[in-house]
Amino acid sequence: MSEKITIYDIAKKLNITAATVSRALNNNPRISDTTRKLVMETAASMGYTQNKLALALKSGKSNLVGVIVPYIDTSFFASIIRGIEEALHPEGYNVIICQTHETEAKEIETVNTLLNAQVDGILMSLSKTSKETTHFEHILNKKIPLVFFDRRKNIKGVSSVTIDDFEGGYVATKHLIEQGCKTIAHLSGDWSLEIYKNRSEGYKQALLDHGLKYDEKYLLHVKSDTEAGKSAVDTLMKLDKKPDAIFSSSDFVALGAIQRLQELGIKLPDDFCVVGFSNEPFTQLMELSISSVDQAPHEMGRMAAKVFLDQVSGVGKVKIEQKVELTPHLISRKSSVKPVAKKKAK
Amino acid sequence: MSEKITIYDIAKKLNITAATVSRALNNNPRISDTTRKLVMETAASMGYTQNKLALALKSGKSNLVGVIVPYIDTSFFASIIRGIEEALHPEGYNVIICQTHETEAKEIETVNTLLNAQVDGILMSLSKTSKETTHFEHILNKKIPLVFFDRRKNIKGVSSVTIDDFEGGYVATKHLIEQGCKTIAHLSGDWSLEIYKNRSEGYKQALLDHGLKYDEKYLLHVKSDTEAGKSAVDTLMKLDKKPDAIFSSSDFVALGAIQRLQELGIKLPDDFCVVGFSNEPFTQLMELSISSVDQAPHEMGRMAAKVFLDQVSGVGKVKIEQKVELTPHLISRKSSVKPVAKKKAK
DNA sequence: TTGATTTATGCAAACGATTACACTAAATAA
DNA sequence: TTATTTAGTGTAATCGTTTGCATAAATCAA
Repeated sequence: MSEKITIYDIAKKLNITAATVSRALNNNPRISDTTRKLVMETAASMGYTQNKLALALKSGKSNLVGVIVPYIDTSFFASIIRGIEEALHPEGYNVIICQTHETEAKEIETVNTLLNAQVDGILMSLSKTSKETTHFEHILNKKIPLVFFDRRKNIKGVSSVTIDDFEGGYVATKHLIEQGCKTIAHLSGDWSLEIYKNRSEGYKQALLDHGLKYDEKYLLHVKSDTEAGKSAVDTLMKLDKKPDAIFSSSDFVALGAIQRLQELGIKLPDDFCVVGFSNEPFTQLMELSISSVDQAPHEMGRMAAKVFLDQVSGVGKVKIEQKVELTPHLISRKSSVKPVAKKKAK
Repeated sequence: MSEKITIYDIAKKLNITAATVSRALNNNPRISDTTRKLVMETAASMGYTQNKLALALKSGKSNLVGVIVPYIDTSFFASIIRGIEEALHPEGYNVIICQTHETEAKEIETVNTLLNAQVDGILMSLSKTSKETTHFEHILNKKIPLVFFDRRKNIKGVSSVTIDDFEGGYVATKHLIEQGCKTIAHLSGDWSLEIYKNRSEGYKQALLDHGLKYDEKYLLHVKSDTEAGKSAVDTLMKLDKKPDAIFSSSDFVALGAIQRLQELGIKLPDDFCVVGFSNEPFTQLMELSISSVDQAPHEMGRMAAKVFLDQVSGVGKVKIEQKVELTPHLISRKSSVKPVAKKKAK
């Protein structure tokens, strides 16, 4: 019945031109009230919908924004995407989602696909293996705003929204110190990603600021899963002086560590404290709820969207290079709050 | 430097027409090898990228697919979206994500936005409050494939991919019976969503098939969060004959129930068994891991994408109305496997 | 040499909307 | 009455590609 009604169909029915229809629909003042009303009504009755593609082609603005993440179904990135979508939708943008599967090849391919699709901007989080930068130059050459979130690369003219990972590592470690822990181990990730390196530096600084020694024996680089957490505990427990706390850059690693510690009969939080990172949904659901550093992903997504919007609405097209850094918050839970220290907590 | 190179720019540089350039790039046989090579090379060197928008306008095919979910950041829907993206991306489609926030108003608005964007198809899961159907007719009027996943409405000509919720409820309940449970309560959701109703019917049938009584006293309709699970347990424990098992249509409710049961000093799984639904990530991470019915969301997403692809590539445009029903699988874990019955499990 | 066929390319319309410019008729000013 | 403004609408170009048709040059057959 309706199937693809255009302004020409409306024009033909009313014996006027498409131009008039267009102007009537767009509230152009040079149209008589009677014609406007007539057009509006027949448009509605015929089931007309504007073809945004034609508009996009004409105006050079597609109202599409590309979002690139490693995987969409990890809680952290899913929350970010939700934040982005919720900030962009009211402004009339649609969000195209792409996954890199943590590979550079897919990242490059995906960027090109989005450029072909004429997106008005690209918001992305780097994949772990990303080394190349020419695909970013492609984006910049086309004068399309590029915004990094969480995992960024330092490129001139590119904005980014991250959390202060140094601060996150610092407060987590400081919290453990305040609980009375003396030998705090740290489970980090691959330092080729800035985020892990920064968290580690926050850890180190917190130790030094509070008169504790920084010893690389207690720093392990591990993968981000529970198995890695378990074997990390095994490694740590072979040391001459065993640690009495762990700050992990990943909640999954923290969970694995806790499970192994409990298997070994170690009492948490009395004899050992653990703090994770990311505030994954499961951390608060465990019987022994896990302390973690919240990254406010929803807020990060909204912020990334806002930075993009600032960029495109920039009066006089001043390309502002914004580097936004959100403040992470420690959520202390059972895994790290000792009974005796409870009054000091929070 | 490069900024929006079109085939005209290439044509001008080579003193040929845009038509020739277009044909050369598309491997049209009526172009000499020398010209083709020349065009290819200059296109590459000038950094040309095809404008899919222009192509979409001309061809009437945008290669965009809209995906509508209540929230993108729930594990279930995020996994489905991942599946959809992974199946559609290789076929040259981009995926636009929209959220309804479980409201009908946003659902309608979103459908219209996607129709404006000229998507080639819409894959969606209904929002809980959805009653209207005119927006679905809009979609069908434009001859655009519509595929429901998980939460569907029975509309003629519309395909759907769901799991067999009846079967899911049946196997979960049957499993509890096999564990020796005699009085099995059931925590369901709002029956205006087919999925909850079907799970409940599977529950009922399993009871009857195994000679147990179906008693509505043991059926509670609750919201999908841990609090609801806790108060449901409180309600159940006031009954004359207390239940010795719960089949919950939601993992969160199951978790809340377990927490309250443990607070009451009831031993799981020895004295009480619980099975949830959805196989949320946290269920396997708990100390007392929770049995749950897996819905294979990733597979569901891939399947929904496949049904869409079948629809558009349908030879002779036979509009096949596919109703795909995936089989759910019970994952039995600690919360429902009694020591004595362990040999029977699996 | 001439006509028929093939090969490579150009021309122009089309997709649907917007918009600068032109035009007509009516209203107003002189 | 005549000139000038104004309101309302039409004409046509534009965005970047694709593609049916026309055309020119080159090849081939006789």
